[in-house]
Amino acid sequence: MEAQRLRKIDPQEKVRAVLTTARRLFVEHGYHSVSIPMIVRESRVSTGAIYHHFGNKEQLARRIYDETLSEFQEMLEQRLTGQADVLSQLRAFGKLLVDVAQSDPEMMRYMLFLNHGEFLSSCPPICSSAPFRWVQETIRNGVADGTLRSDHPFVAAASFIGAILRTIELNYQGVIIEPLDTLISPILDHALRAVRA
Amino acid sequence: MEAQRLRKIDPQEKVRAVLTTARRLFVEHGYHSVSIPMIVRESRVSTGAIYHHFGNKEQLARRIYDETLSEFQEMLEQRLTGQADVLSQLRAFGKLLVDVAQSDPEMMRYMLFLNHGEFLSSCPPICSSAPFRWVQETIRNGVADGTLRSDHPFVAAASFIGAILRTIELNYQGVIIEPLDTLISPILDHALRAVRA
DNA sequence: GTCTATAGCCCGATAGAC
DNA sequence: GTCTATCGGGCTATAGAC
Repeated sequence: MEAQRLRKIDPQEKVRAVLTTARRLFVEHGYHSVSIPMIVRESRVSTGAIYHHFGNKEQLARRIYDETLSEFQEMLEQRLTGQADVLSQLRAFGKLLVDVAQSDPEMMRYMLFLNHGEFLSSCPPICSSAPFRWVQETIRNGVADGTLRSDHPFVAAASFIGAILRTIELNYQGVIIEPLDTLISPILDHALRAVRA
Repeated sequence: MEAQRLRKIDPQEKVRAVLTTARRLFVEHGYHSVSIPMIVRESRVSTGAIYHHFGNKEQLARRIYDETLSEFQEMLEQRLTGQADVLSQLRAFGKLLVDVAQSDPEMMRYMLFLNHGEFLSSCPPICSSAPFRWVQETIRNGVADGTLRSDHPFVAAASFIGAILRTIELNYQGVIIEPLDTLISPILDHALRAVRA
Protein backbone atom coordinates (compact mmCIF):
# COMPACT_ATOMS: atom_id res chain seq x y z
CA MET A 1 0.00 0.00 0.00
CA GLU A 2 0.97 3.64 -0.32
CA ALA A 3 0.86 4.28 3.45
CA GLN A 4 2.89 1.16 4.07
CA ARG A 5 5.57 2.25 1.64
CA LEU A 6 5.94 5.65 3.28
CA ARG A 7 6.19 4.26 6.77
CA LYS A 8 9.70 4.13 8.17
CA ILE A 9 10.91 0.67 9.07
CA ASP A 10 11.68 1.46 12.69
CA PRO A 11 9.59 3.91 14.74
CA GLN A 12 12.15 3.74 17.56
CA GLU A 13 14.67 5.31 15.24
CA LYS A 14 12.49 8.43 15.09
CA VAL A 15 12.04 8.47 18.83
CA ARG A 16 15.80 8.32 19.21
CA ALA A 17 16.34 11.08 16.65
CA VAL A 18 13.92 13.35 18.49
CA LEU A 19 15.54 12.66 21.87
CA THR A 20 19.08 13.39 20.73
CA THR A 21 18.13 16.38 18.61
CA ALA A 22 16.00 17.92 21.34
CA ARG A 23 18.70 17.50 23.99
CA ARG A 24 21.24 19.15 21.74
CA LEU A 25 18.90 22.06 21.07
CA PHE A 26 18.02 22.39 24.78
CA VAL A 27 21.71 22.60 25.63
CA GLU A 28 22.43 25.07 22.84
CA HIS A 29 19.49 27.43 23.25
CA GLY A 30 17.75 26.61 26.53
CA TYR A 31 14.44 24.83 26.96
CA HIS A 32 12.16 27.81 26.40
CA SER A 33 13.94 28.98 23.27
CA VAL A 34 13.47 25.63 21.57
CA SER A 35 10.16 25.30 19.75
CA ILE A 36 8.50 22.16 18.48
CA PRO A 37 8.79 23.41 14.87
CA MET A 38 12.54 23.77 15.49
CA ILE A 39 12.79 20.16 16.70
CA VAL A 40 10.70 19.10 13.68
CA ARG A 41 13.10 20.80 11.27
CA GLU A 42 16.30 19.49 12.83
CA SER A 43 15.18 15.96 13.59
CA ARG A 44 13.22 15.53 10.36
CA VAL A 45 10.39 14.00 12.37
CA SER A 46 6.94 15.54 11.96
CA THR A 47 4.96 17.43 14.59
CA GLY A 48 2.30 14.72 14.64
CA ALA A 49 4.83 11.96 15.27
CA ILE A 50 6.44 13.90 18.09
CA TYR A 51 3.15 14.50 19.85
CA HIS A 52 2.16 10.91 19.22
CA HIS A 53 5.28 9.57 20.94
CA PHE A 54 5.83 12.10 23.71
CA GLY A 55 2.48 13.71 24.46
CA ASN A 56 3.79 17.22 24.89
CA LYS A 57 6.96 19.27 25.17
CA GLU A 58 7.35 18.82 28.91
CA GLN A 59 7.03 15.04 28.76
CA LEU A 60 9.67 15.03 26.05
CA ALA A 61 11.94 17.04 28.33
CA ARG A 62 11.26 14.70 31.23
CA ARG A 63 12.18 11.65 29.20
CA ILE A 64 15.46 13.27 28.17
CA TYR A 65 16.15 14.12 31.80
CA ASP A 66 15.49 10.56 33.00
CA GLU A 67 17.50 8.88 30.27
CA THR A 68 20.48 11.18 30.65
CA LEU A 69 20.66 10.66 34.40
CA SER A 70 20.35 6.90 34.24
CA GLU A 71 22.98 6.75 31.50
CA PHE A 72 25.36 8.65 33.77
CA GLN A 73 24.46 6.47 36.75
CA GLU A 74 25.26 3.37 34.69
CA MET A 75 28.68 4.71 33.72
CA LEU A 76 29.43 5.47 37.35
CA GLU A 77 28.55 1.97 38.52
CA GLN A 78 30.79 0.54 35.83
CA ARG A 79 33.74 2.65 36.94
CA LEU A 80 33.28 1.89 40.60
CA THR A 81 33.52 -1.89 40.41
CA GLY A 82 36.81 -2.94 41.92
CA GLN A 83 37.59 0.38 43.62
CA ALA A 84 38.00 -0.66 47.22
CA ASP A 85 39.05 2.39 49.23
CA VAL A 86 37.36 5.75 49.53
CA LEU A 87 40.18 7.66 47.88
CA SER A 88 40.25 5.61 44.70
CA GLN A 89 36.46 5.69 44.55
CA LEU A 90 36.47 9.48 44.67
CA ARG A 91 39.25 9.55 42.08
CA ALA A 92 37.17 7.29 39.83
CA PHE A 93 34.18 9.60 40.22
CA GLY A 94 36.21 12.70 39.47
CA LYS A 95 37.81 11.07 36.47
CA LEU A 96 34.38 10.06 35.19
CA LEU A 97 33.20 13.68 35.38
CA VAL A 98 36.24 14.90 33.49
CA ASP A 99 36.04 12.10 30.92
CA VAL A 100 32.38 12.76 30.20
CA ALA A 101 33.04 16.50 30.11
CA GLN A 102 35.51 15.88 27.34
CA SER A 103 34.03 12.98 25.40
CA ASP A 104 30.37 14.01 25.63
CA PRO A 105 30.24 17.75 26.40
CA GLU A 106 26.60 17.84 25.44
CA MET A 107 25.68 15.43 28.22
CA MET A 108 27.80 17.31 30.76
CA ARG A 109 26.44 20.68 29.73
CA TYR A 110 22.95 19.26 29.97
CA MET A 111 23.56 18.13 33.55
CA LEU A 112 25.53 21.23 34.55
CA PHE A 113 23.73 24.16 33.06
CA LEU A 114 20.07 23.36 32.59
CA ASN A 115 17.80 24.51 35.39
CA HIS A 116 15.57 21.48 35.04
CA GLY A 117 13.31 22.56 37.87
CA GLU A 118 12.45 25.63 35.82
CA PHE A 119 10.49 23.67 33.26
CA LEU A 120 10.02 20.21 34.78
CA SER A 121 7.51 20.36 37.58
CA SER A 122 8.65 18.51 40.69
CA CYS A 123 11.90 17.24 39.27
CA PRO A 124 14.60 16.52 41.85
CA PRO A 125 17.68 18.71 41.37
CA ILE A 126 20.59 16.92 39.72
CA CYS A 127 22.57 17.17 42.96
CA SER A 128 20.03 14.93 44.69
CA SER A 129 20.24 12.30 42.00
CA ALA A 130 21.78 8.92 42.71
CA PRO A 131 25.36 9.68 41.58
CA PHE A 132 25.62 12.76 43.74
CA ARG A 133 24.02 11.13 46.74
CA TRP A 134 26.60 8.40 46.32
CA VAL A 135 29.41 10.98 46.70
CA GLN A 136 27.85 12.29 49.90
CA GLU A 137 27.68 8.77 51.31
CA THR A 138 31.23 7.95 50.26
CA ILE A 139 32.62 11.06 51.88
CA ARG A 140 30.72 10.29 55.08
CA ASN A 141 32.39 6.88 55.10
CA GLY A 142 35.79 8.40 54.44
CA VAL A 143 35.42 10.76 57.37
CA ALA A 144 34.31 7.89 59.59
CA ASP A 145 37.34 5.74 58.76
CA GLY A 146 39.81 8.62 59.01
CA THR A 147 40.78 8.83 55.34
CA LEU A 148 39.06 12.21 55.04
CA ARG A 149 38.67 15.07 57.46
CA SER A 150 35.66 17.35 57.87
CA ASP A 151 33.42 18.83 60.53
CA HIS A 152 30.59 18.75 58.07
CA PRO A 153 30.56 15.93 55.51
CA PHE A 154 27.90 17.59 53.36
CA VAL A 155 30.07 20.68 52.99
CA ALA A 156 32.99 18.40 52.20
CA ALA A 157 31.03 16.64 49.48
CA ALA A 158 29.89 19.95 48.04
CA SER A 159 33.48 21.24 48.03
CA PHE A 160 34.82 18.15 46.32
CA ILE A 161 32.24 18.13 43.56
CA GLY A 162 32.17 21.91 43.26
CA ALA A 163 35.91 22.11 42.72
CA ILE A 164 35.70 19.68 39.82
CA LEU A 165 32.56 21.01 38.18
CA ARG A 166 33.66 24.61 38.36
CA THR A 167 36.89 23.74 36.57
CA ILE A 168 34.89 22.01 33.86
CA GLU A 169 32.66 25.08 33.58
CA LEU A 170 35.61 27.41 33.18
CA ASN A 171 36.99 25.13 30.52
CA TYR A 172 33.72 25.29 28.61
CA GLN A 173 33.72 29.07 28.91
CA GLY A 174 37.20 29.34 27.52
CA VAL A 175 38.85 30.67 30.66
CA ILE A 176 40.84 27.45 31.00
CA ILE A 177 41.97 26.50 27.53
CA GLU A 178 43.97 23.31 28.03
CA PRO A 179 42.10 20.13 27.08
CA LEU A 180 40.58 18.66 30.21
CA ASP A 181 42.40 15.33 30.01
CA THR A 182 45.74 17.07 30.41
CA LEU A 183 44.38 18.66 33.59
CA ILE A 184 43.06 15.53 35.23
CA SER A 185 45.89 15.42 37.77
CA PRO A 186 45.67 19.03 39.09
CA ILE A 187 41.89 18.79 39.10
CA LEU A 188 41.82 15.65 41.23
CA ASP A 189 44.66 17.02 43.34
CA HIS A 190 42.82 20.21 44.32
CA ALA A 191 39.47 18.47 44.80
CA LEU A 192 40.94 15.80 47.04
CA ARG A 193 43.04 18.24 49.04
CA ALA A 194 39.80 19.99 49.96
CA VAL A 195 38.61 16.89 51.80
CA ARG A 196 41.43 14.51 52.70
CA ALA A 197 42.89 14.17 56.17
CA MET B 1 -3.85 69.93 35.41
CA GLU B 2 -5.31 66.45 35.26
CA ALA B 3 -2.21 64.91 33.65
CA GLN B 4 -0.01 66.62 36.16
CA ARG B 5 -2.02 65.24 39.07
CA LEU B 6 -1.81 61.69 37.78
CA ARG B 7 1.92 61.86 37.24
CA LYS B 8 3.98 60.18 39.91
CA ILE B 9 6.40 62.50 41.69
CA ASP B 10 9.49 60.47 40.88
CA PRO B 11 9.91 58.58 37.61
CA GLN B 12 13.04 56.95 38.97
CA GLU B 13 10.91 55.23 41.56
CA LYS B 14 9.12 53.38 38.78
CA VAL B 15 12.36 52.47 37.09
CA ARG B 16 13.58 51.03 40.37
CA ALA B 17 10.34 49.12 40.93
CA VAL B 18 10.61 47.54 37.49
CA LEU B 19 14.26 46.59 38.00
CA THR B 20 13.73 44.87 41.35
CA THR B 21 10.48 43.21 40.33
CA ALA B 22 11.90 41.93 37.07
CA ARG B 23 15.03 40.54 38.72
CA ARG B 24 12.93 38.73 41.30
CA LEU B 25 10.74 37.25 38.57
CA PHE B 26 13.74 36.27 36.44
CA VAL B 27 15.23 34.43 39.40
CA GLU B 28 11.95 32.74 40.30
CA HIS B 29 10.80 31.68 36.85
CA GLY B 30 13.66 32.17 34.41
CA TYR B 31 13.98 34.89 31.80
CA HIS B 32 11.84 33.33 29.11
CA SER B 33 8.99 32.46 31.44
CA VAL B 34 8.63 36.06 32.53
CA SER B 35 6.40 38.12 30.28
CA ILE B 36 6.08 41.88 30.09
CA PRO B 37 2.42 41.68 31.19
CA MET B 38 3.65 39.74 34.24
CA ILE B 39 6.15 42.48 35.10
CA VAL B 40 3.40 45.05 34.53
CA ARG B 41 1.10 43.31 37.01
CA GLU B 42 3.69 42.79 39.74
CA SER B 43 5.49 46.12 39.50
CA ARG B 44 2.31 48.15 38.96
CA VAL B 45 4.09 50.05 36.18
CA SER B 46 2.41 50.11 32.79
CA THR B 47 3.62 48.50 29.58
CA GLY B 48 4.13 51.90 27.99
CA ALA B 49 6.26 53.18 30.83
CA ILE B 50 8.42 50.07 30.76
CA TYR B 51 9.07 50.34 27.04
CA HIS B 52 9.67 54.04 27.40
CA HIS B 53 12.40 53.54 30.01
CA PHE B 54 14.03 50.33 28.84
CA GLY B 55 13.40 50.00 25.12
CA ASN B 56 12.71 46.28 25.13
CA LYS B 57 12.86 43.19 27.28
CA GLU B 58 16.48 42.37 26.50
CA GLN B 59 17.71 45.87 27.37
CA LEU B 60 15.85 45.62 30.65
CA ALA B 61 17.62 42.34 31.33
CA ARG B 62 20.97 43.85 30.44
CA ARG B 63 20.50 46.75 32.80
CA ILE B 64 19.68 44.32 35.62
CA TYR B 65 22.78 42.32 34.77
CA ASP B 66 25.06 45.35 34.78
CA GLU B 67 23.69 46.83 37.98
CA THR B 68 23.81 43.56 39.87
CA LEU B 69 27.40 42.89 38.91
CA SER B 70 28.64 46.36 39.76
CA GLU B 71 26.83 46.24 43.09
CA PHE B 72 28.65 43.03 43.90
CA GLN B 73 31.95 44.46 42.73
CA GLU B 74 31.46 47.45 45.00
CA MET B 75 30.84 45.23 48.02
CA LEU B 76 33.97 43.26 47.25
CA GLU B 77 36.17 46.33 47.06
CA GLN B 78 34.79 47.50 50.39
CA ARG B 79 35.62 44.20 52.07
CA LEU B 80 39.12 44.00 50.63
CA THR B 81 40.43 47.29 51.97
CA GLY B 82 42.91 46.53 54.71
CA GLN B 83 43.33 42.82 53.90
CA ALA B 84 47.05 42.56 53.38
CA ASP B 85 47.95 38.92 52.77
CA VAL B 86 46.55 36.52 50.19
CA LEU B 87 44.95 34.23 52.75
CA SER B 88 42.89 36.90 54.46
CA GLN B 89 41.92 38.32 51.08
CA LEU B 90 40.58 34.96 49.97
CA ARG B 91 38.81 34.56 53.31
CA ALA B 92 37.21 37.98 52.84
CA PHE B 93 36.04 36.98 49.38
CA GLY B 94 34.60 33.69 50.57
CA LYS B 95 32.87 35.35 53.48
CA LEU B 96 31.37 37.93 51.13
CA LEU B 97 29.91 35.15 48.98
CA VAL B 98 28.40 33.43 52.00
CA ASP B 99 27.10 36.69 53.48
CA VAL B 100 25.43 37.72 50.24
CA ALA B 101 24.06 34.21 49.81
CA GLN B 102 22.33 34.58 53.13
CA SER B 103 21.37 38.25 53.26
CA ASP B 104 20.39 38.68 49.63
CA PRO B 105 19.64 35.23 48.19
CA GLU B 106 17.95 36.80 45.20
CA MET B 107 21.16 38.50 44.14
CA MET B 108 23.18 35.32 44.65
CA ARG B 109 20.67 33.15 42.81
CA TYR B 110 20.67 35.69 40.01
CA MET B 111 24.45 35.43 39.66
CA LEU B 112 24.60 31.68 40.21
CA PHE B 113 21.74 30.20 38.26
CA LEU B 114 20.82 32.43 35.38
CA ASN B 115 22.39 31.54 32.07
CA HIS B 116 22.77 35.15 31.06
CA GLY B 117 24.39 34.28 27.77
CA GLU B 118 21.19 32.48 26.81
CA PHE B 119 19.22 35.70 26.48
CA LEU B 120 21.82 38.51 26.52
CA SER B 121 23.71 38.55 23.29
CA SER B 122 27.46 38.83 23.78
CA CYS B 123 27.40 39.07 27.54
CA PRO B 124 30.59 37.94 29.28
CA PRO B 125 30.00 34.97 31.58
CA ILE B 126 29.82 35.89 35.26
CA CYS B 127 33.07 34.01 35.85
CA SER B 128 34.93 36.48 33.65
CA SER B 129 33.55 39.47 35.50
CA ALA B 130 35.83 41.64 37.59
CA PRO B 131 35.31 39.92 40.98
CA PHE B 132 36.13 36.51 39.62
CA ARG B 133 39.11 37.70 37.62
CA TRP B 134 40.33 39.21 40.87
CA VAL B 135 40.29 35.77 42.51
CA GLN B 136 42.34 34.32 39.67
CA GLU B 137 44.91 37.08 40.04
CA THR B 138 45.06 36.74 43.81
CA ILE B 139 45.62 33.01 43.63
CA ARG B 140 48.38 33.49 41.08
CA ASN B 141 50.07 35.87 43.54
CA GLY B 142 49.62 33.40 46.37
CA VAL B 143 51.26 30.65 44.37
CA ALA B 144 54.12 32.98 43.46
CA ASP B 145 54.85 33.94 47.07
CA GLY B 146 54.50 30.38 48.36
CA THR B 147 51.33 30.85 50.42
CA LEU B 148 49.40 28.64 48.02
CA ARG B 149 50.39 25.60 46.04
CA SER B 150 49.26 24.62 42.57
CA ASP B 151 50.59 23.41 39.25
CA HIS B 152 47.80 25.26 37.55
CA PRO B 153 46.57 28.48 39.18
CA PHE B 154 43.42 28.63 37.05
CA VAL B 155 42.38 25.20 38.25
CA ALA B 156 43.19 26.31 41.79
CA ALA B 157 40.99 29.39 41.45
CA ALA B 158 38.18 27.31 39.96
CA SER B 159 38.46 24.81 42.82
CA PHE B 160 38.40 27.50 45.48
CA ILE B 161 35.35 29.28 44.11
CA GLY B 162 33.62 26.07 43.07
CA ALA B 163 33.88 24.61 46.55
CA ILE B 164 32.14 27.64 48.03
CA LEU B 165 29.49 28.15 45.37
CA ARG B 166 28.51 24.50 45.30
CA THR B 167 27.93 24.55 49.05
CA ILE B 168 25.72 27.60 48.66
CA GLU B 169 23.82 25.83 45.88
CA LEU B 170 23.21 22.75 48.01
CA ASN B 171 21.98 25.00 50.79
CA TYR B 172 19.50 26.64 48.44
CA GLN B 173 18.33 23.24 47.27
CA GLY B 174 17.71 22.05 50.79
CA VAL B 175 20.39 19.36 50.83
CA ILE B 176 22.35 21.35 53.42
CA ILE B 177 19.85 22.71 55.88
CA GLU B 178 21.95 24.60 58.41
CA PRO B 179 21.91 28.40 57.94
CA LEU B 180 24.97 29.39 55.94
CA ASP B 181 26.44 31.70 58.59
CA THR B 182 26.87 28.75 60.95
CA LEU B 183 28.82 26.97 58.20
CA ILE B 184 31.21 29.76 57.36
CA SER B 185 34.14 28.07 59.05
CA PRO B 186 33.89 24.60 57.41
CA ILE B 187 33.17 26.27 54.06
CA LEU B 188 36.29 28.45 54.18
CA ASP B 189 38.27 25.57 55.63
CA HIS B 190 37.52 23.20 52.75
CA ALA B 191 37.89 25.86 50.06
CA LEU B 192 41.25 27.02 51.37
CA ARG B 193 42.56 23.51 51.90
CA ALA B 194 42.02 22.95 48.19
CA VAL B 195 44.61 25.60 47.38
CA ARG B 196 46.93 26.36 50.28
CA ALA B 197 50.48 25.11 50.49
C1' DG C 1 1.97 5.57 13.12
C1' DT C 2 2.64 9.40 10.39
C1' DC C 3 1.57 13.27 7.96
C1' DT C 4 -0.21 18.39 6.85
C1' DA C 5 -2.89 22.05 8.04
C1' DT C 6 -4.64 25.01 11.26
C1' DA C 7 -7.05 26.39 15.57
C1' DG C 8 -6.46 29.13 19.48
C1' DC C 9 -3.61 31.48 22.53
C1' DC C 10 -0.45 34.75 24.40
C1' DC C 11 3.52 37.39 23.71
C1' DG C 12 6.45 41.51 22.58
C1' DA C 13 6.06 45.78 20.79
C1' DT C 14 3.58 49.94 18.97
C1' DA C 15 0.14 53.68 18.37
C1' DG C 16 -1.93 57.51 19.80
C1' DA C 17 -4.74 59.98 23.42
C1' DC C 18 -3.76 62.60 27.35
C1' DG D 1 6.01 60.52 30.75
C1' DT D 2 2.25 57.57 31.14
C1' DC D 3 -1.61 55.24 29.86
C1' DT D 4 -4.92 51.68 27.27
C1' DA D 5 -5.93 49.22 23.31
C1' DT D 6 -4.42 46.45 19.81
C1' DC D 7 -1.55 44.35 15.96
C1' DG D 8 1.25 40.87 13.94
C1' DG D 9 3.64 36.78 14.78
C1' DG D 10 5.01 32.46 16.57
C1' DC D 11 3.93 29.17 19.72
C1' DT D 12 1.74 24.53 21.51
C1' DA D 13 -1.37 21.31 20.59
C1' DT D 14 -5.14 19.14 17.86
C1' DA D 15 -7.83 17.36 13.87
C1' DG D 16 -8.40 14.37 10.42
C1' DA D 17 -6.68 12.16 6.03
C1' DC D 18 -3.92 8.35 4.82
